[in-house]
Amino acid sequence: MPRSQKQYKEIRKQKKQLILDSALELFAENGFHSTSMSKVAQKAGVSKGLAYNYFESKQDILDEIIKTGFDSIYSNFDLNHDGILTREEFEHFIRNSFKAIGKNRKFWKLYSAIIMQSDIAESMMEKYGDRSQIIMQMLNQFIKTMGSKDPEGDLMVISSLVKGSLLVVISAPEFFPLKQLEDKVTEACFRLITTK
Amino acid sequence: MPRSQKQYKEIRKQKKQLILDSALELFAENGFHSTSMSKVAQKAGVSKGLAYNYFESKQDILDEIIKTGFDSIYSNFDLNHDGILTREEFEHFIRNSFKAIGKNRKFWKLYSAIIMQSDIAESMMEKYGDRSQIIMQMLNQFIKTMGSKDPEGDLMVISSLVKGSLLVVISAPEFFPLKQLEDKVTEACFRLITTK
Amino acid sequence: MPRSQKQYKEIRKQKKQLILDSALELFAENGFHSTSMSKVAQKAGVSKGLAYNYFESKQDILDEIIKTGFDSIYSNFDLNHDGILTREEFEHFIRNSFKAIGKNRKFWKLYSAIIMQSDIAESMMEKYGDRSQIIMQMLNQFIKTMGSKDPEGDLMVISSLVKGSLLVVISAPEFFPLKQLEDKVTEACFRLITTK
Amino acid sequence: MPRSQKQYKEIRKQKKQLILDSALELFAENGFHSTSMSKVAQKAGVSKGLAYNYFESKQDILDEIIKTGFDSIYSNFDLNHDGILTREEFEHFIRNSFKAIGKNRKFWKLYSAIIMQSDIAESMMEKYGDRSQIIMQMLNQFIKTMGSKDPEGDLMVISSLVKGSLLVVISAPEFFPLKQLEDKVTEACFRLITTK
DNA sequence: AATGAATGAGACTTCATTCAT
DNA sequence: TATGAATGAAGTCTCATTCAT
Repeated sequence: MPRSQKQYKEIRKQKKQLILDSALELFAENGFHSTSMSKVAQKAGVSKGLAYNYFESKQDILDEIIKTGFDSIYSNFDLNHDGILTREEFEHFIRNSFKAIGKNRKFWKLYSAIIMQSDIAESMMEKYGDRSQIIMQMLNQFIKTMGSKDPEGDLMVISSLVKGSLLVVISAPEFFPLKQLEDKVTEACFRLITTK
Repeated sequence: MPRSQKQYKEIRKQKKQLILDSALELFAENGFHSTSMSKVAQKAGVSKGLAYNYFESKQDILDEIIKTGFDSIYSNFDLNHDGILTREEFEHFIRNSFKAIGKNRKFWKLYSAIIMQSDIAESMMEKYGDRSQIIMQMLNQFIKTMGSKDPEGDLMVISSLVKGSLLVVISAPEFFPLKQLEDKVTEACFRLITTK
Repeated sequence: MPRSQKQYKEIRKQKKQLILDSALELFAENGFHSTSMSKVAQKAGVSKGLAYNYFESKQDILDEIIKTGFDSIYSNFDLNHDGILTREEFEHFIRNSFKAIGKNRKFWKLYSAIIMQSDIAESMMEKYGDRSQIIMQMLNQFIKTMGSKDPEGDLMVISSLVKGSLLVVISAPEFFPLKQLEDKVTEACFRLITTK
Repeated sequence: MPRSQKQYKEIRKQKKQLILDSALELFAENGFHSTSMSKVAQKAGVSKGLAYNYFESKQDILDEIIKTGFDSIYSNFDLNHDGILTREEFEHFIRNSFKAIGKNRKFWKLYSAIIMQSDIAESMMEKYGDRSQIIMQMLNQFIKTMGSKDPEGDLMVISSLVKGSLLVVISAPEFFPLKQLEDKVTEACFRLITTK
């Protein structure tokens, strides 16, 4: 008597997640290229063969990790999905980005390593470039609303600040405490946008 | 007629630099792991064997590239080496960092990819961590001088902003024009430090 | 109400044939080595496990396919099984060989691919060699009866012609129409045997 | 002091041939798919890595073997390359085909196994199909010249006979002696073409 | 009888590194 | 100093086969 369809599905789901988690940990720790499938499988406690039963390739694992992360970044953006960013939504986005890192630093470490690697970055741009641009436009609109005299310039500064701060939080948490930086950056953003 | 000792040395130096340049280009273009020694040697127009005559290993080439870059970053810092940062030196440091990227974007692309990878970052911290900390202390001192009420916090914000802006300039120069961002960031730094 | 012994047997037989048919199709299409058991099972609409319930191994499936085909070749030979070949039986054999190909070209494609591979051919020789030799002797006898002055030589030519024609019909049916070649080859056989 | 350009070329040429020979032997003996690169390298007495220094892939080795063989087949065809086949050229072609087999039976065994395997055959058709068709046209023309009343039909029979006889010589040389069959087939061809 | 998750050996391939010349 | 043939370990991936359910 074979297992039921449902049982199989549940098994698959759990094992797949197990492999994803192991891969994330190792990729973040040692880098994508320096992590072999053997190690991933070993950490997950499964055979190499099984890993390939769940994923088409090593790259496929990475893609899935990245996709999940990417989706989660922007789920906190433009919360009511009306295409317009309010002051609250903007602040919420910044603060939530910091919180997201607090929750899953491993992932964000991997993520930032990945987007820096040119051999991998290109394919990501193709996939997620559009979404990214829409967000920049919304931010631009928002900054104008806030009364900026140089929206484009301010947008560049703000996004640099946010990216930079997330980066340092990720890579050197001992020197850049999460909560403190969150407050300072949020405040700085508003200070920079607002016309004197 | 054999060449003089000096000539030989000069030739060696040039060949070595040739290999370093080729490696940098390829590493930046395709990533460290995706670049084979064969390609490096080929691009440099030398044999694989000769490349190993100049460098102990592939990793050794990378180390040398990184070391050179690291040194150049801080050569623009605290120009008169008195351990105290003046307003002019601070601004000079920021502006020069942008200019450095303009001059050799290939290197900085590689550099930022490298420091994100934890396996490499650690060994770098060991080597360069001290210097890095001294600089942070100097910046801290400087910010205090400028009248900041929360020097530590402001330092975090400033360094986030600078790192972030350099990063976006490196990875997306088409969206973040170098000169414009340089001006905006310099100005923003002073605005953020200065008490309202 | 449980099914009867007989019904079970019937179901088993059908499932087995289903797997054989799927395997034949895939083996012929993509080659034995390039066809995985997964694909065979999938095409048959059964699980891999079940396929192994019916066959000991992948090789076992191939063996069974080949055996079936081999048996069918010679069922059209020496129809009344008296060990002597008449003119009619001879012609019938040739014509039927062509017709067999028309009926199941997939199989014959696979079959000819298989017998060309020496690793497989050997084990087949062991199994079927005897039968094959008997047939050659009967043909030899027949050719003598027809008045050939060089029975051995003529036998070689005839069997080369028949094998070759079947082969081209199998592998390039668009250039070698079945029916036309059947007529020409039958006629040629008799012309070659008959003394001028 | 490195070896001279010439010396390297010579080494490469010899080693490459060594690998080709080993591969041919094993492919012919055990089939392409059943022969691993490890075995090929081992038989050639080199490392696996070196084999890949000389050939891009296992398939590449096969391609090279096949190409060589294919070229040699038709070098005996239409000797003066005027596009027209004389009686002597025709006979020469048939006789030489037999002789070619005598000289390198291993290759021809592999060759006939290969062209039967559908997964490999297709790519060959693409490469060599054109040449093959030109030859058939020349043969057709030749048969007409010889006074055949059904050139197309006779062409089919002749080419079946030749292919078939080569095949049996290759696969069962103990039953089909080369020289004897060569004579018989040559004679039969002319007998079949010539109108009674 | 039936399922498909799981294994593990082994395939192809790459590449940093060595070394005879 | 300079070459590139040669190695071998390690990596990605496939698949026949087993087995708990």
